Amino acid sequence: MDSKLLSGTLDMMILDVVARGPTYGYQMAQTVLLKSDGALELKEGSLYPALHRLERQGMLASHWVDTEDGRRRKYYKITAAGVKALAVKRAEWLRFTRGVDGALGGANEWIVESG
Amino acid sequence: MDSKLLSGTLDMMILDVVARGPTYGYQMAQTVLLKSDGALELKEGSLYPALHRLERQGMLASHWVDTEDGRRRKYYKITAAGVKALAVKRAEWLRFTRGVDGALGGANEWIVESG
DNA sequence: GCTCGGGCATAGACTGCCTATGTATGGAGA
DNA sequence: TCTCCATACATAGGCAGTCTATGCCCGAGC
Repeated sequence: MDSKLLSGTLDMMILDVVARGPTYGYQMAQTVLLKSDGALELKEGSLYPALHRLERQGMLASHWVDTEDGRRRKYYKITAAGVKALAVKRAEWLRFTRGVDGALGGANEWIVESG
Repeated sequence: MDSKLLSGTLDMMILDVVARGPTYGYQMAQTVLLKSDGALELKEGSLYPALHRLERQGMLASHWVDTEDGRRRKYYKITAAGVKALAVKRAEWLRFTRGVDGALGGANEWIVESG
């Protein structure tokens, strides 16, 4: 997959996943991989910097959790600002994909006769 | 609009527009702007380097045309390699958008979960 | 002892879009 | 005449973001 496609949607997807309930980095990647049917693989080198960035921007909040088996996880939850930003990003994404589909003509081109 | 969204789709859109008939840079931008309903604005600083890149890669071929009103245009037409690459890029785009929509869950998901 | 899966993190490379600026023509308006 | 704007192409430098590669720690299995 062209990795450049991910650019600009990563933050939105992270926010969206976290918006459904607190989770941690590794699990987010697994969730997205599963739900995208294997199409989207969030690499660590992209995911963790993005999480730090979103937290720095006040979109996410985190806290460490020590598990029983000696591991530690950094759980994230979305903030009010994050919810707001997510809505904006989803709207942008919708507008963008519609724009691309419109520019490409796409399979719907023959529906144009509306008058 | 988040400019990063455009990343990775620019080449595809250029190839697609040119695939419908020879055209030139400025007109491509106008076409895409119109067909995307104002959502996608191909800036000169992105468009022209992309055209040069695609030509260098053998996806497009160009020739200069002098117009009657003293202006000159560089018309592009798509090559066989360009057609092939376009098909690949469109498939990637489709897979990617489906992946994102899947990862986002879609509009129905939280209705189900709340029940 | 070594490898593997889970879990987080960073540095540096690489890529690519955008802003700003430049060239040039020709028509509209002050 | 002079300026502004639209048409038309082009490039340099800035900036942002993803990936590769690597590192750390823990526990389980061979």
